[in-house]
Amino acid sequence: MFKIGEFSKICRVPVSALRYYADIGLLPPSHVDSSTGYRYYSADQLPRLNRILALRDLGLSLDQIKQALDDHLTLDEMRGMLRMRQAEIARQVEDDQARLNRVAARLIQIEQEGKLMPEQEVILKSIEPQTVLAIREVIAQPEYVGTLLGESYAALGAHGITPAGPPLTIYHDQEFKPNDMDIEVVLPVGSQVTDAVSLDGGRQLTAYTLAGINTAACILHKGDYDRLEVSYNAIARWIERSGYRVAGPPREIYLTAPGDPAGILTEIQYPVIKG
Amino acid sequence: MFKIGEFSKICRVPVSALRYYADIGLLPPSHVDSSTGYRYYSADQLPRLNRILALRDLGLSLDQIKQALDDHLTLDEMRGMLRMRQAEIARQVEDDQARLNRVAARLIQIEQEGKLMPEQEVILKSIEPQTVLAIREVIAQPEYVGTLLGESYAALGAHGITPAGPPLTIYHDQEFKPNDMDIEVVLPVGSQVTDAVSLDGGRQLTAYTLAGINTAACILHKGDYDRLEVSYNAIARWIERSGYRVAGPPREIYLTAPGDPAGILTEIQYPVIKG
DNA sequence: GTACGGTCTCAAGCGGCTTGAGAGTCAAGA
DNA sequence: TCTTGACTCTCAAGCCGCTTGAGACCGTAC
Repeated sequence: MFKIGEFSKICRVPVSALRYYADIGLLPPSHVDSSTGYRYYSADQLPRLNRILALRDLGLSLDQIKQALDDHLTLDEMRGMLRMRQAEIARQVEDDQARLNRVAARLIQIEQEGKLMPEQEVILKSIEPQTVLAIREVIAQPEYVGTLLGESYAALGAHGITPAGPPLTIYHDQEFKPNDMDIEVVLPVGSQVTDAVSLDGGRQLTAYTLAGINTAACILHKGDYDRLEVSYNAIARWIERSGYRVAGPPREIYLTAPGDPAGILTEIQYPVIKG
Repeated sequence: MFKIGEFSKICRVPVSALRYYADIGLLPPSHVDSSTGYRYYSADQLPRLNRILALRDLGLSLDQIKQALDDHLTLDEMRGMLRMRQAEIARQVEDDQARLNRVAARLIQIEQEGKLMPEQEVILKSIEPQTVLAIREVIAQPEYVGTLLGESYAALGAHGITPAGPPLTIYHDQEFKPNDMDIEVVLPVGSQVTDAVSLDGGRQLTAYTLAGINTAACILHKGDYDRLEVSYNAIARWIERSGYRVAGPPREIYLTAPGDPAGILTEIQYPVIKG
């Protein structure tokens, strides 16, 4: 039996962490002196601790680790868990590499400070009502919008319906939140379409008439989505200066087909009223 | 002027985050109604906010961002900051990739569960006192040990001193801590060496006689350092079973030259006494 | 006995928000 | 003018995986 300090040295884990693991029941000492409260650890606990450290190193939460160890999960479950983590880490590596690129881009941008992109013009339009197939969902990750759009298009094709215009999304949230965004994916179709179209998992595209917008402040965004803020800024500046104010959820219209080499065109539409 | 909810939608930042940024003075609203406490934001604040988001995305802390923006740092400083982050992120990508490999290794290990490495034997030895050149430091990162060892060897070479044995480290901490480890890097030399040897930065290798160890429990570790726990476990089990107890800081002796293809050999020595 | 160092418990702190309770404010419709 | 209902406010606590610190007790060597 080792006192906590010795055990700390042996297993290369800080005393504070060992106490914490004891507190949360992840690694209770093999013996606790009931009069002094001293924790005593046995070498037999090292295998468990090493498994804890290994799993922690892989990025699992202590809760997950506790469950994994206490439920004696099967090799298969363990494999599944690790493979999931593998995928997550791989994704993070990608993210980080993208971040690296953004840092590099930012560096270049700093070099040529001042040379801003020419700002697009904001124009006022009236948007007509239109017959659409649409699905509204609360999604966990913003990127899922793309998937949803793809699914919807596929379903349209499978039913032999041709879109009557470029797809759009409506952002229904009262405020922005990165998780659980309340969005609607909308595909304009001919007015003869009246039946819902099913997607996977019991979801479906409903057919209805999307209301028009009396006055919409619109801007055309040229280029990648990750520069979309620039156009949102421009439109916000315009709204503020013009004496209008926002009167409903904004829409994004995706004007170019995916993969179009000529560059991406997106229109942002904000319902506004004088006020 | 926009109310916080509108502004949130425009800039795609949660209301709660905007309030937080206001609280910490990172992005005070352009106007706060003194009777109601309502925050009002102007489109003119978007550039600042975007800069905040960009820097946050790069992984800077809000504190750093605040300083960066309020001190109007020069392009050069900005460049320096970004390049540092670039290096950090690159390092993290490497870490994550190493982690991926470890997950993979763990998966393989699970496949052949049960086939443990043969455990090395623990033996008792008496270690003689020896003349050494050594430096004791509190280091921030464990990896720095390697650097320190390299530096020390180079200094030895520059003074024409030949080592009298393999180098070792002594872990002086009473308990393990990942940062600020108190370690001593030790190079055995001939007894004629009595003068200190200077390193960079005013540090020096001091010459002295390293005390021997009456009884040391020793184990030979074959293989990578990241499997060192296995041997530490073995030695702990041995100590516990044998009725000895730890009587001083452990040493690691690096028996193979760096880059030796035959595999790494490391000896762990724990001073012990009956008790 | 008396240092001195190890251990204990309990509470707070870190970062970057999020969540919730409870109360006040605003704008549109009746 | 009043009532909704949506929006906003403040303040406190929670998240994770520990770390740090205060103040008190414990154990061993001289």
